[in-house]
Amino acid sequence: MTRVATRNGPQPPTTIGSHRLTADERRAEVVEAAVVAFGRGGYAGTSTEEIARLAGVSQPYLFRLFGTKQELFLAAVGRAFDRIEGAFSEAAKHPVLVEGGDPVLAAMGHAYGDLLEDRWLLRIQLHAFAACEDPVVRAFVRERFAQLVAHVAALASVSPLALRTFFAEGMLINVAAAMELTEADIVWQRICEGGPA
Amino acid sequence: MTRVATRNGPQPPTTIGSHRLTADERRAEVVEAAVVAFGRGGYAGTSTEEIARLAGVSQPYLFRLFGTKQELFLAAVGRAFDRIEGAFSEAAKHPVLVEGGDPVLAAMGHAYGDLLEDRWLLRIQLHAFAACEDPVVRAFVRERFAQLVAHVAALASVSPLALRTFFAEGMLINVAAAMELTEADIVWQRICEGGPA
DNA sequence: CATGGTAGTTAGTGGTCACTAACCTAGGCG
DNA sequence: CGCCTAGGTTAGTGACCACTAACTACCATG
Repeated sequence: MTRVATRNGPQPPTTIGSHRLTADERRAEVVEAAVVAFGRGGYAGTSTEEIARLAGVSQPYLFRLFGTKQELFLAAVGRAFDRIEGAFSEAAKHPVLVEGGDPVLAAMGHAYGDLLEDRWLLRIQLHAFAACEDPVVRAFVRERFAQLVAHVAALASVSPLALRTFFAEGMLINVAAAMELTEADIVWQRICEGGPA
Repeated sequence: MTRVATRNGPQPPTTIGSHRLTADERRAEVVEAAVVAFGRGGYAGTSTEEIARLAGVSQPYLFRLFGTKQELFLAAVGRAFDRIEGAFSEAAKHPVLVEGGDPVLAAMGHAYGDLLEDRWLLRIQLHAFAACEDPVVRAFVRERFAQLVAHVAALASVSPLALRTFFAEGMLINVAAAMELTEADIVWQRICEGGPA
């Protein structure tokens, strides 16, 4: 296909409805879209094209903003961890009394359940763990996970065992959400007892 | 590239070292390879070419044996669940006494830890959960997971809460293994207490 | 020895994907 | 105004990938 004079044809006016943003603002928007897209399909199962469409940006621009797909993935995963930490911080301000348990931890447990509202936030976490075969991803995820644990440990002063149980419950919630099990299913009523919640 | 007479060139003798197997035997071998490959890269992150190479078979033959990549994935995931159930059944025959816990459940907990020896067996589980966005995969995984829960519940007669805690621990072990955290890390000594690794 | 079914192969194909090259354009400022 | 920086675009590329078509090789049986 031989071109005549100009290499690229005439171009329509850029950005019809949305104005120009600073690179940082745009990056933030793209990361938000990436959380959703990666949360759905995981790292390998999501195309940069898909993310770009969701963010309302051209696909090559992603590479200008993030360099590689992997960088974008890490940014999205990091964003998810940020939001979880934020939710925990908020929850720690409003402890809930519960028999035989730490009030702050209980509040954070509730907060984690609320995060399920955003289907993709917790799911990208699962995909982050799954993508840990890659050493770069693994290093990043380990770092952020340790940070999250430290954050919870700092807010709620509980025993290591309680801390571990807390995170174990969290992981169960993650996979249950991925399987789209209801809370009723998780208590195993349906499966092993058939009784009410 | 124009060919002269025959469409395909002369072919070397098939199967130099390994003899012909029945389709079922070959399927079993391929599934074993698929567990490893999918355990590493997940569904989208693993090519059928990779699995075929690992299994020592040509790539198109996979499609003769399994029809689609998805069928092969489900077979691999199913195989992993089978092995876990098998390990639990075996463990239930040798309960271990433990203070404040069910002996059978404790034995199964140990058995699960032993399954970590095979790096990919537990990891493909994580990838199976992650791939649950696909309805077909989700239905399959839900089915097999429910079956596993029922299996454990049948072997160890414990409360629903204990059952739930058991599986929560299992999920934590899964993601910890993915992150390549050591058992010492999991107990959070290093992270929240400053103890040695 | 023919013949037919089953195990297995090579060659190819249409489509997708991460990433690059090259270009355009709005706005701040001297 | 002229120009430069920074935000954004279209067009393209080489590699890969799931899956198909068509063929070959072995073996049991009559």
